[in-house]
Amino acid sequence: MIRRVEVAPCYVRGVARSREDFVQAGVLLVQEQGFGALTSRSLGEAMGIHSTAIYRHFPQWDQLVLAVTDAIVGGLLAEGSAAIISVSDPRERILAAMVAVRRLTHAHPDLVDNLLRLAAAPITTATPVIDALSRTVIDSLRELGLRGERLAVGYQALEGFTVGAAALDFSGHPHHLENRLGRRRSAGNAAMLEAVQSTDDVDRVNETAFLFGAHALVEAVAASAREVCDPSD
Amino acid sequence: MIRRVEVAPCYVRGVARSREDFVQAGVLLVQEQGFGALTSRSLGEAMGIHSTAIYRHFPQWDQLVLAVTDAIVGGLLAEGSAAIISVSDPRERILAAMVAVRRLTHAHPDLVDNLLRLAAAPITTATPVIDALSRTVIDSLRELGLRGERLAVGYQALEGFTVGAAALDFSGHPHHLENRLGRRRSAGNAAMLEAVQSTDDVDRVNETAFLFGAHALVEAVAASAREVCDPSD
DNA sequence: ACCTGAACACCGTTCAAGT
DNA sequence: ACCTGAACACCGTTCAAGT
Repeated sequence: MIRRVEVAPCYVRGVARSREDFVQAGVLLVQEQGFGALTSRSLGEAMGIHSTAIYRHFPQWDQLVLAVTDAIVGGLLAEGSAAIISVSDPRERILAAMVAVRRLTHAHPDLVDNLLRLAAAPITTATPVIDALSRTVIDSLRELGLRGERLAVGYQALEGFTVGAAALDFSGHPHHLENRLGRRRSAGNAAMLEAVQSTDDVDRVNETAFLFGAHALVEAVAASAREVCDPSD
Repeated sequence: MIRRVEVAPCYVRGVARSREDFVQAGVLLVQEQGFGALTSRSLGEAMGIHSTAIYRHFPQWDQLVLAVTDAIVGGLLAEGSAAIISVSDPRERILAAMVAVRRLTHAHPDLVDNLLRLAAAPITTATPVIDALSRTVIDSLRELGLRGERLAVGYQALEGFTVGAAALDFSGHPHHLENRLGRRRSAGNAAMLEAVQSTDDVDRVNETAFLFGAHALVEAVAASAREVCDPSD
């Protein structure tokens, strides 16, 4: 019996695209026209191929969007990440990481929806940059003496505030500031309106509130490492 | 010259629908089949009318979705809101409001996206229940002695954490817990895995972290009312 | 293996036409 | 004034067919 050698058929017309090619083209498209323009048809056109060819590399469109999101996050954090790691004081290092995330949403407000999704995406979706950042924070918390349950709780509280508040601040872009100002006015809180009278005020208060909350939470988390367990528990 | 009296033409076939009718039908649809089923076609079918009739009452579909969201939020907060207001201690009252929001996202995880949108929606979209809740928190902060800038900053920090963390915790439902567990594992943080080994652990840590963060922020905000301005500023 | 092209089942939205 | 029904311009997705 003669063994037939199976030769894999080869596509000859042009070089085959990799996952990376699609992600790279997606990043370019988003940077030029925003996330709203990232559709299967427009990406195909931008790459000079048919839109349905994408499904050979990404079985679901959502996975491509998340990969593009992570790539953009990576690009924007790349410059700052070395600076974050080099901070010697663990508390300041954590704060630097938190501020970096907010700077991210400030630069790319339409990234907000995907950022929330990314935090709970299946592991099939690679997010190496975000994973590295969270590991930096976790290591810093260990440096502060946090272990086990308190480490997990402390990290979760910080992530919830950082990603959540950053997302909320820029949700509704580009009308988020004026709409929020309108809400503050219609709610009729005279006490609030003293400090918030323009969209610039809204923007400033948002940023101050983020820094205030970040400091408060880092201090509280650090303090939890020094707490002794209540024997009555 | 004879003045012709203009009589408004009257639609005779059946009673005209109001905005409320559409919202009410939308709430029912969401409660039975989830937010994913809330489309113009399905709502029209559920009401026994053509889908395009909706645009006579809501010029944009998004407005109907936000109105439905507020109605659902209202229904779920209705029971608890009286209890929140009746809390005598202002800090406990604020905490009760924060916990109420989290209970909301816990009961309706697919409401998360719209909740973020609602916070920055134009005032044309009515959100009376949410406005009332935020007013309760603001009044409580005033009771704690906060005024002007500090009031605005304190409120914003609390809202950012509450809505943001609640949204992040349930983003990706219904696979959010398993996916998050997978991420914790793949990130390879051995220190974290001591405390987080099952989806039940993830759920428990999320809730503990929310309560921890809420307490820490309320304390910090309350403390900011007693701080004296640094003369070196 | 990789890509094309037609086709499918949706979606929000518009608009002339009915009552 | 309110609703219908056809139509439009999209969207993600499938699948047989090409090379």
